[in-house]
Amino acid sequence: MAEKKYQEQLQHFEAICKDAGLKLTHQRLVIYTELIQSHDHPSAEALYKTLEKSLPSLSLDTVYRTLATFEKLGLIHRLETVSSQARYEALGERHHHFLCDECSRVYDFFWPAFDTMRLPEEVDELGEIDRTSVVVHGVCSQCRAEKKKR
Amino acid sequence: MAEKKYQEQLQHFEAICKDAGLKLTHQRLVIYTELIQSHDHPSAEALYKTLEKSLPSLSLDTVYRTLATFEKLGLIHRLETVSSQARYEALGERHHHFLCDECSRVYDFFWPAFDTMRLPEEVDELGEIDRTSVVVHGVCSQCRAEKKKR
DNA sequence: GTTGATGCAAACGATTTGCAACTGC
DNA sequence: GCAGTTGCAAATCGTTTGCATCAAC
Repeated sequence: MAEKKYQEQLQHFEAICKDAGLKLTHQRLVIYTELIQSHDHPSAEALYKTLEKSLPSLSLDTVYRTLATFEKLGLIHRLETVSSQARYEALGERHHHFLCDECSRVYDFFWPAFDTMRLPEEVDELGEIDRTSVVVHGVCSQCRAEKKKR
Repeated sequence: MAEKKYQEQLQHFEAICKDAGLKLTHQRLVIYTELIQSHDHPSAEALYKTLEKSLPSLSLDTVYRTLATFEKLGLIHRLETVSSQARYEALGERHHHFLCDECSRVYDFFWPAFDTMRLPEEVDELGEIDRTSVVVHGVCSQCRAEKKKR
């Protein structure tokens, strides 16, 4: 059954590539396949190290470029990061973040109904919880307005 | 009233520094003050550029070092990032993340009750929403076990 | 055959580090 | 005065880019 899932995802992948006019290269296939099979949220480097074993000619740059391509296509997600710069905030009232994928701006919002919810029990087993927040990804109104102009 | 809030936060800051045996330097004070007054989640560089104007001798390294110190003290937060490396995952079932602050491992968990909730209306005004997830920060069981050993 | 994709090397930006001078306590 | 902190410069790490070669269509 897991087998079947892969097949579906791979077909979906091929369709997406074709639609986007992207060549179905061996590297892309290998990177995508590894990504749908691994559940440890690998970094570019981690992927490279794994794949290098079976495909020694692979280069790290290709991994980076391919991941960027996949992300643009919406095939994969980059975990909760905002750009490559770390951003900071002083502790204050409990709030959550809206991250604009276009301009990397961060907006705060409040959500008291969420704040009072209990996390599912399975989370307690993962470790000691320090803080919890909601992250919304999207395109902020400002960027949307600019896009429309064009 | 906002004035009063600052005073409190500053006193809290001084107390924390004293407790931790940290010197109350001008740089630290300036950086902390800026951070509690700015609401745009600045990066180290952004802070530096702002503060440099009034304190030209300030160096970017100090900003980095100070932010790291503050973070360790729990005075500030680094936004949802996991280490400085980007991490990826293929699209799959809707899930959320537990990030271990010690080892940077990422664990998935499910939370159907959250998935059906509606975001507060104010978020709609911020922009077009692409996806929403819950991020839990903490120390995973594995790291906790290792810590106890010592 | 054409066009886009790869590998390589070099560039780049963000962050960290070693070290000598300096400053709070 | 001493230990901790800073500024500077150099190093490091993750990621991006220019370019010639190569592979998919």
